[in-house]
Amino acid sequence: MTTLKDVAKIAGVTVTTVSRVLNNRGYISHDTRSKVMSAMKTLDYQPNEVARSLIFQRSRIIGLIVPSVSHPFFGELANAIEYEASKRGYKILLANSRHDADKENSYLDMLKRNKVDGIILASRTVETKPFLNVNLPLLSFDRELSPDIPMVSADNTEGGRLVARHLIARGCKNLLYIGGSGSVRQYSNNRGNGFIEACEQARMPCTVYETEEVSFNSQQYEASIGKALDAHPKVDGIFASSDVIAAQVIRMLSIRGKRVPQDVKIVGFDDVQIASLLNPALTTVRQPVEAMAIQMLELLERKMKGAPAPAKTIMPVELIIRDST
Amino acid sequence: MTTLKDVAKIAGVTVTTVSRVLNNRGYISHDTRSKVMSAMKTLDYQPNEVARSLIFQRSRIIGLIVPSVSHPFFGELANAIEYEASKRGYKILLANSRHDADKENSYLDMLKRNKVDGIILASRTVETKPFLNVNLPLLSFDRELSPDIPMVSADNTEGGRLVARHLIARGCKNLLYIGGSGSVRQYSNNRGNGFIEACEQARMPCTVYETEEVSFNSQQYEASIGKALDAHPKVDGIFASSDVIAAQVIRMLSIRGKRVPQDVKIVGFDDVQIASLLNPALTTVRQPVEAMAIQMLELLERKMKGAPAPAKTIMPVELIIRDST
DNA sequence: TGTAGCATGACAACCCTTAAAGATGTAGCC
DNA sequence: GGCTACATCTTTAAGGGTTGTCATGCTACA
Repeated sequence: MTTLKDVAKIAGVTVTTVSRVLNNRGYISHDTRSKVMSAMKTLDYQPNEVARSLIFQRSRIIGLIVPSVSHPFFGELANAIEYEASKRGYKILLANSRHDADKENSYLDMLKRNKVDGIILASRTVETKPFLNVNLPLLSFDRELSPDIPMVSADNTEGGRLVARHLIARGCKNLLYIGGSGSVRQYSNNRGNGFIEACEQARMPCTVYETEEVSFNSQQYEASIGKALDAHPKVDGIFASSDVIAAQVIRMLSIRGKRVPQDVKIVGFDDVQIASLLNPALTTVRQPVEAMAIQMLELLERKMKGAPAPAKTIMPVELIIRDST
Repeated sequence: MTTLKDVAKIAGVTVTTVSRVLNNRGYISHDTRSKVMSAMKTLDYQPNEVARSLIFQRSRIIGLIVPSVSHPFFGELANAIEYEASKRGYKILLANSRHDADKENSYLDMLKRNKVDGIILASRTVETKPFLNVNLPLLSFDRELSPDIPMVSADNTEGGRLVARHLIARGCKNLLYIGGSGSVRQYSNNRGNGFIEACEQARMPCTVYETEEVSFNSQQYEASIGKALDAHPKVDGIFASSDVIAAQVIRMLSIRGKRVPQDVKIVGFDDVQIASLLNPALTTVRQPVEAMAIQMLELLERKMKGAPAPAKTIMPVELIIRDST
């Protein structure tokens, strides 16, 4: 490994001088600068970021905890966050919590030990307690953890309302909401709340079916959806709380001989890539992934500077109408 | 931030002793050990991994370069790699190259500067040259870069053969292969080669349609697929080189009034989550993502130890038959 | 009494880089 | 000639932790 010392030896100066050339500090003669530059080039010198992290007490690394990047939504979110982070000069240390509170906690410790500059928590299992002694800039996605941890989320409530109004406008009379994980307290539950609220406002009957969506792609889950459909055969409009669930609903409907959108209309949530690939293409609520990523990094950076950040940032959603309604 | 010094002060010993307790070195009395332990607990001390990385010249961080974790296959692959890495005590620094050679090169530099212990390159743009002076343990997925860079890949050739035989066995007479990115030299091109080879062996006519799949989810790409379908209206069996492409093909067929699998049978590749969610559920070739992740980490770890590793590891694939054929 | 083994401390060097303070040299000015 | 001012580079300490050497004190055993 080439170090400053090697460069200094080749250039015939001390390491300090080389460091000053690198960081443009103090007086450096034109002659010395070019000598150092050429020495760095011949040795293909790369500064050791580990040593710099130790000195500056900051690593320019952000820890990202998600349930799993294999889930389409979190894959897209992680991608957007990494993209925005790299624009701002940060790197991403990735942690997939896999819905496991223990794993999540040990990841938090790991990130602490590795002196990340901040953490984005887009996971859903940890209780609030452990955060009380994580004295690191922290930002959460979709969950209110504590007043001093800024939360960024899409406007799930409004999304739910948009869906209800849209299905009603399309002539649906028997609505069903299929939710993903009712027990966990998180902001995305509001998509169901908004839906129900708008239904009530329109005096439209609406059934709620909440499931325990522990693993995202299980046979069990499809069976559970099937049960919900069989229990409510007259349903003609369905709001699934994610596009993945919507895909499963479409399949289950198809197996039961129901046509989408003629017999049953269906709306998803997230607008991940598969939404437009489904057959029929899925009407869904788009979460502004890129904008949320920008906002998250902006707020986390503020926190890292010690500046105040709003406790709650709700980003606008958009109804994307395709062929399933 | 609490350091060893603070712990030593509380425990009434020197930093040397604390370090010894931490690393189980030399003689430590039961008494001292428990004193140090409790001091660490009260201060919630976490060793500074940055400082340790500097000393040991290893960070236990692995750099992972993928085109994008938002692509279903690479999301699942990244998830499996991170899972296997964390089991072995490694962390993952994530880089999405976005099919951009410049970005990929700058990520490589970044990973070098940050002293990662090794790099897994699952991206597809860089030429071989830059690797010649990356003297870091390197492992590539799906691409042969140089003899001393181990490659891990699924058996794409065999996958292609399996698909051809399956479609023929299902009675297809007019086969079409829709490929993703013919121009880039990578191992996954073999899925097309295997397909064509098996078709020729069975004396079955087979059309090849290679496209430039630059961005994965574009309207353009769908239009391009549509053109291919219109140019070959008699096609009754299609092999799409990925599940995402297959999803688009299914949609394009549906728009043209063709039924799957009655009129046209279709097979994908990868077996990502969406394959089973599509309507109809997609017959596809499963890449053994978990097994490949394990293999990649195993080989990378060997490389990191300086041990030899096979240049080429081809993992078995499996045809998953669902409703699209 | 000598020596071996155990338990700890003190000190320094090291990993690589940075930065404040110090040393040296040169030019300009009164 | 003596002084300031500035340019240029070096010395030294620091960041947090590990490790080797040496010194010290204690107990146990032959």
